[in-house]
Amino acid sequence: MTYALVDCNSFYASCERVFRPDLKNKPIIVLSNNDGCVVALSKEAKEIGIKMCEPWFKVKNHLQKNKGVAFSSNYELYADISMRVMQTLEHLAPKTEIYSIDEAFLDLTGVSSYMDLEDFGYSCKSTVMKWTGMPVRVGIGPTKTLAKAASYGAKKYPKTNGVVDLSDKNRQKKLLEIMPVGEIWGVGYRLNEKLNRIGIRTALDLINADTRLIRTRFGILLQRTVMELQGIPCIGLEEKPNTKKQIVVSRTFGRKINKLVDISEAVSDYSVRACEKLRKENQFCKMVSVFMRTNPFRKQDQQYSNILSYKLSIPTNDTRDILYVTRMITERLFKKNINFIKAGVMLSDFYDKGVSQSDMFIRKNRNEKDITLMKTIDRINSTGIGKVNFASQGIKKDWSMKRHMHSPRYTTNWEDFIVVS
DNA sequence: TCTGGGGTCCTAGGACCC
DNA sequence: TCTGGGGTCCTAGGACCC
Repeated sequence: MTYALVDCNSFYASCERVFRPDLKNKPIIVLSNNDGCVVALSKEAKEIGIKMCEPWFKVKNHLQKNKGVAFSSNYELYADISMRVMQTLEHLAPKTEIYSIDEAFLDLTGVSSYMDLEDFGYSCKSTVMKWTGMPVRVGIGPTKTLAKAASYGAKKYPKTNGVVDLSDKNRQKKLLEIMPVGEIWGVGYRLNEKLNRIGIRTALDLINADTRLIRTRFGILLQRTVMELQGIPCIGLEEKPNTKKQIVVSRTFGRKINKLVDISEAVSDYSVRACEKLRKENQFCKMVSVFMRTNPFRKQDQQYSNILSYKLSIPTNDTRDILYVTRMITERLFKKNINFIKAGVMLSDFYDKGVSQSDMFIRKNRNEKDITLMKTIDRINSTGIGKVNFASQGIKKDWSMKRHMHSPRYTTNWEDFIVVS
């Protein structure tokens, strides 16, 4: 097998740069919802010492002093550019797996018989740049985990020019020898600490460790990772995205709130979004959960965090059914004199098709007309001609998040298109 | 004063059954 | 009253990913 991992460089920051050539070579950061903390940084921003996940208020001055620019996250723009990048990759390789918003695996098995793999990497890189304006790097290897490792090498060592091919055993060894074990795909913060404690510091140390010890002490997942690093493929390409098993919509509020009306509005708003996602998946759900919590950073506040679920007796994806349940749960979860900062709605236990049968909390049976109604609402809301809302979502929404530095939706909104004159 | 959001999988333990 | 093995299902918690 041969896999390639194509990874966009500082994806969100690069998206902001696609339509702003004036920002070339400037430090750019992108902030999380509510302009809370840094979720993406350009190379230049890293160079002036800004770190991932740092709160905005701590880096603001430093960034401005260095003539950097900050953006609120603009998910519409990122999703659209991601789609363009993925479509380009689908042109270049017969089989691709969209792994995340900024990464894709390509199946390159057989390619090496007529083309040098490194050359493939470079041509892939330049085509994506030409067609979409997005800088990418390419890692190639006999397993997905090794392709990931190759991509790490391409990022870490500029002289590779953004392309690393790890088909060769000796090259694998050379990289894994100097690659910290925590950088391996599948080894996170906790595992890294545990492995370090027993003397495993590099990827090569991990490969050479006792297999039985890995299996018994760390489980089957790490064992699989070890085999992948040894060049034995254990994880295949998944071309079709598998159907979701749960849908979560949650947000931190723009300010702390303590009134039931406000939190109920927010939860209703999230419920509506969750149902849209559910219908897009063509699924029906039985399990509905709501959670809410206080701000753990406010030590002076009384803390509270709770989740409550309700199981419907029949699957539904009708927004009105879900709203009925989430509103009921919200009332039960809510507590007076508590400052809430975040709430969320979770849908799970999915079924392909709903059946028409009554539930204790749903007074009306759903039929074809109801399905058409939901479809119509979804269509109206997706065309941009206007929005149909449910009353419980509220109108003012002054609890909603802050996004003060939002860039235009260059590619998805008529009013934000760039005009060339 | 300010600290993200959305997912998946595995494992251990409890309840329950024969 | 105490004792045994084997199995399933569910849930909570922990780990990982981006």
